[in-house]
Amino acid sequence: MEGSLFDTCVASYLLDPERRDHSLGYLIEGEYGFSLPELKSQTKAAKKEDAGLFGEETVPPACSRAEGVLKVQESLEGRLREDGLLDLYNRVEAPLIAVLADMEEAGVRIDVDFFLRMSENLSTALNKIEKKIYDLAGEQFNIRSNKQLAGILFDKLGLPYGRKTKTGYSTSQDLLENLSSEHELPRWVLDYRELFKLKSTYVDALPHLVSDKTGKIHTNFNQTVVATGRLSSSQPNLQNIPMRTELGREVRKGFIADKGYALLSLDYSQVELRILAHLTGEEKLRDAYVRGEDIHRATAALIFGVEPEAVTGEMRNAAKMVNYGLLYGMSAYGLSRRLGISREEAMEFVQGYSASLPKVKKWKDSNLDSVREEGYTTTLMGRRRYIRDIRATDRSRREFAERAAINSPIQGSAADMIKLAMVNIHKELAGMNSRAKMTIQIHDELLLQVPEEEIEKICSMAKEKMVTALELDVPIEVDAGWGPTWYDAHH
DNA sequence: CACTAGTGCAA
DNA sequence: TATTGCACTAGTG
Repeated sequence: MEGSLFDTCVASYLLDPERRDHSLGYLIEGEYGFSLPELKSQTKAAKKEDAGLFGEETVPPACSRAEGVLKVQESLEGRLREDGLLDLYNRVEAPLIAVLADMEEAGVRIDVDFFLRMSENLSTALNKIEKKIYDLAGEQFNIRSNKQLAGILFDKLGLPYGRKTKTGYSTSQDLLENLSSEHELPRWVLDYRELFKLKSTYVDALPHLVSDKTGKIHTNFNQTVVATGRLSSSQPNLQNIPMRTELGREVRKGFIADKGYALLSLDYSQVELRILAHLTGEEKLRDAYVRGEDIHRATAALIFGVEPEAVTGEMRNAAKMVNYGLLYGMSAYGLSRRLGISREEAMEFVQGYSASLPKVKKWKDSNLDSVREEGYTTTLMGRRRYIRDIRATDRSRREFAERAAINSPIQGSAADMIKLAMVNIHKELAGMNSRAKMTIQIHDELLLQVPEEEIEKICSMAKEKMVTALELDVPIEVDAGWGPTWYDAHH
């Protein structure tokens, strides 16, 4: 049932890029008269009832959808061919539909008791922090309300306020960090927020999403949402499970393998930077990767004009920011903010970078020219993203469009690569008659549940498929790890 | 209940 | 004034 719907959605997504952000909603709206919010609430309700995409009452017959697909097939195929998207559709997007369906159906097991224990621990800790905050504030208030919090911090305690938002003073993390040198309270609020976030979004929410039928969590992998070609995940979003802080990372201990199985994680190493090296044809970047060098160290050596051995931690960090900033089309001003340096210094870094890696700047310029000319960006497999605002007269709109135009071919090519790898791995697993299953994709990582005795075999097979999905001028590397939980699968 | 704003999690 | 998402809570009408 979902297959035919998704078939049409994928086609409409490839063919109608102006509407791709809403292609599912557009389709449903057009064909069945649902508004977007209605669609959202219906899919949510249906998910809760475990009754399919829509509630029973509102399900349009599967055959009418199939008929609809058939009616538009010919004209859509013609347009795919015209735009050179047939290969992408036939080799990647169409076969991926079944792969995603299998992943959603396979689901992932969570340790409900683990989350219940963690929830209690968080409650205890939150209560203590709450008391401390009320004590410091001299009154009780809702710590989660930015309005009330701003009242305490800026009106009552008289702390220096930063930027204002549409509705009042900002209480953002960034700002509270700076304020923590002035007063004890901001630090406690930050701690409170971290714990509350973990508890409400992950620890308490996930156990409620376990299916009665399978005892597992079944996310939705949305194929027609992200403008660059990535997947998104919803209900729940399994692509934003905490990783950075130690406490947050604990959540991953709650994602477990079935008995007799292990979770195998495979992730592309710096795939977007490698794609940048490939797209730009910059030999210095390519050679660094060919030689297996530390790319940030190598970049630092070039920017600062020193030997790689002489690069300090600080220099490497600055180079890392420049490298990643590049992927997002960051300005010298943005870089200066991130590194806490002056704009002049940041400008020097950028100039140093352009001087030693001239082809990166050349690529950016020619890419922007082509977007202005054609109106869209292109990935390695020809996937398009239309960028209307590239000619906007409003400067901030235009600059936003320019950043998207720089980022899209890179992010989108990485999406092409992992999607193709997923299709190939899925095919191979079927051929091997393996019990291993792909369960989650997180943009540059694949999580598989694998029978313990097959781990090494599956690991090397999947790694090979990921590394060879697209042939680039730059070597592609994949890191792998496995264990009884998602936490353990990362080394 | 529908909706927006602010915030924060991931790659 | 760094890209792409999803979701939680508060607050408005």
